[in-house]
Amino acid sequence: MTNPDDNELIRLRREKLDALRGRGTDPFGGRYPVTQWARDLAERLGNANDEELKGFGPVSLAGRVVAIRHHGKTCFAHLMDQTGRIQLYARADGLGDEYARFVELDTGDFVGVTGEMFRTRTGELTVAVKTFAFLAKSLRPLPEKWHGLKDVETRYRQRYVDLIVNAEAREIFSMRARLVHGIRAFLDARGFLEVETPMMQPIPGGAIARPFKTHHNALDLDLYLRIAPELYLKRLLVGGFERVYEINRNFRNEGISTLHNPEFTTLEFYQAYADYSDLMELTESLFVELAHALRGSLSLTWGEHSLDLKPPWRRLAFFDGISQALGLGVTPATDVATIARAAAPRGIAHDGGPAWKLWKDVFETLVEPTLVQPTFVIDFPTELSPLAKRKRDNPQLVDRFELFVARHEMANAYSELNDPIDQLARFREQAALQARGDDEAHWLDEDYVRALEYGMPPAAGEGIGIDRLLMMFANQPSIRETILFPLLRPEGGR
RNA sequence: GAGCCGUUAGCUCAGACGGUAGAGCACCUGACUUUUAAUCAGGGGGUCGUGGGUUCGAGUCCCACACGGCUCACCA
Repeated sequence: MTNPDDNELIRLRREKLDALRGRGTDPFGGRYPVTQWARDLAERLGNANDEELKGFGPVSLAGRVVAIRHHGKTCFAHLMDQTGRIQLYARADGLGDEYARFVELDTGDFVGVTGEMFRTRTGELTVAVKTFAFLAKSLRPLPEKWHGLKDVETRYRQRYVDLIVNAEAREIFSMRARLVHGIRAFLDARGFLEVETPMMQPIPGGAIARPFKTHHNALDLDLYLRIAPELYLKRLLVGGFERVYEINRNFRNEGISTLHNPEFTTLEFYQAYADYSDLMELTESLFVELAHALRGSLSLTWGEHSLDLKPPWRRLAFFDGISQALGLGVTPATDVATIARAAAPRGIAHDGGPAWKLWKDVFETLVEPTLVQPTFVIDFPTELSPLAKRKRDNPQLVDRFELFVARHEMANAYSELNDPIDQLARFREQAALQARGDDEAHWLDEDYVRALEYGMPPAAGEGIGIDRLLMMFANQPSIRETILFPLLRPEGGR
C-alpha cells in the first residue's frame, strides 16, 4: 500500500479538505434530516408528469456522490444511497455562492441535499439542488466508472470499495439477508425455537474436523471454537424443547478453497418425533420456498449447471450408488478385497484400512461427481455416522441423508441416535480410532452421553451451510463471494 | 501442503526479438446553463509486487520471497 501522501489524487483531495476547513465548513458534517430515499422517489414519481413533480414539494436526501458532470454554469451529479441512485442538478443561478463549492465535490464525497423534483430533457428524474451540506469528504479516488473494480484481491481485502462500486456484490449480500430471513420465517412458522449455543467448547463435538484452539485465562482452560453446534442442540431436546434451530458460525482449522472458509455459517435444526424422511420433505419445502422468494423460480442456473428444484428429488442409497459405479453388487457385508479389485482400475487405491474408508473413497470419487440435480444420498454406513440412529432392519446402516446439488454437499441430516448405551459404545470406537492416531474420529463427550441417559426424544436433525446455499441461489462460483470478509493472509506478508 | 498462472499509473488493461514505459477512464487547467461512458482544447501522474543475479543495458531472461487466482489434497 502506497503512502497516501505520495498519491497526487489523494493530495489534491486533502487540499480541498483543508480549504473547506479554512472557510469554516466542517468536511465531516453530522446529523442530516433525510426524508426520502432514492428508490422511494423513483417508485412514487417514476411516471409523474411535470405538474405532479412541481406539486410534490421539497425533498431531502443524503448519500455518496458517485458521478459528477460539470457543464459550465450547471453541474450534474449522481447520488447513491442504500436504495439506489438519483441524479442531482445544480445551477449557478440557483445556488449562488454555494455553487462554487458544489462543483468542487469529488466522487466519493458524502453530501446531503435539499431541493425540488423535476424531469430533465432526457426524461431522468432529478433533484434540483437548493441547499447542500458536506457530510464526509472522501480522500481516496473511487475505481473507474466504466470497468469498475475487478481485481478479486482488492475486492475481498477492501470489501467496502467493492460494495460501493459493484452492484452485484451489494445484491449478493442483500440476498444473503433475505435468505436467512426466509429460513427463519420458514422454521418459525413450523414451531421451531431459535437458540444460541456455545461457540467456545471444551470438547469440539458434532462433527469430525480439526478445531481452532484457544484459552480462557481466568479459568486456565483450553477451549475450542466449535466445529458444530449439534451436541448442544440435542441437549436442548433432552431439556424439552422439541423443535430448535441455530444459525451461526462454525470454525474449522482446515484448508481454504472456493468451497471452504475457516469460519462459515450453518443452519442446524432438530425436530423431535420426526425421522430423516420427514426432513427430506421439509428440506424440499424449504428450498422451494427460498427459491420462490429469492429467484421466483425453481429453475436455477449455477455455473455450468441448469438445476431443477421441483420436488420430489431423487433418492439414491449409498450402497446402490457404489454398486452402480463399480458394476458390482456392494453391501456392508461385501468382502473388502472384492470391492478393492473393482475399484482399482478406476483409480482408487485401497491401503488395507477399514472397509468404510474404501466405501467413502469410492463414493466421493465415482458417485458424487455425477450428482448434479438435487439428490438425497441415503442410508450411510454406521461407521461414517457416529451420531446417527441405526436402521431397524440393518444395524450396519443409519437413517441418514446428504443432499447434493451441482456436485456439492448442501445438507446433512439423520435420525438422531438417542440410545445412550449405543452412543457411548460408538464414542468409544471413535476414541479407539483416535488413540490409533486417526484424526478422522469423533471426540468422546461424556456429558452428552449423560444427557442422553436422562432420555432424548426420538428426533431428526439437519445441517445446511448457509454460505454454500447462497452460492447456489446467487449463482456464485466461490464461497468468498458469499462471505463479506473472507479470510486472507495479511497484506505485506507476516 | 503441491502444481500451474498472475502482480505495469487511483481503476481497467497494452507493452515481439532485452535498448530510457503506453492507452482509456479518473485527476488538473480552460470553454460550455438539461448532461448522463457529456463534449472540446491543453496538462500532470509510474521504485513495472519485493530482493538478488545475468548483461554494456532488465517491465522483459534466471533465482528466491510475498500476495492473489485456479486445480489437486483435507473438509462442509
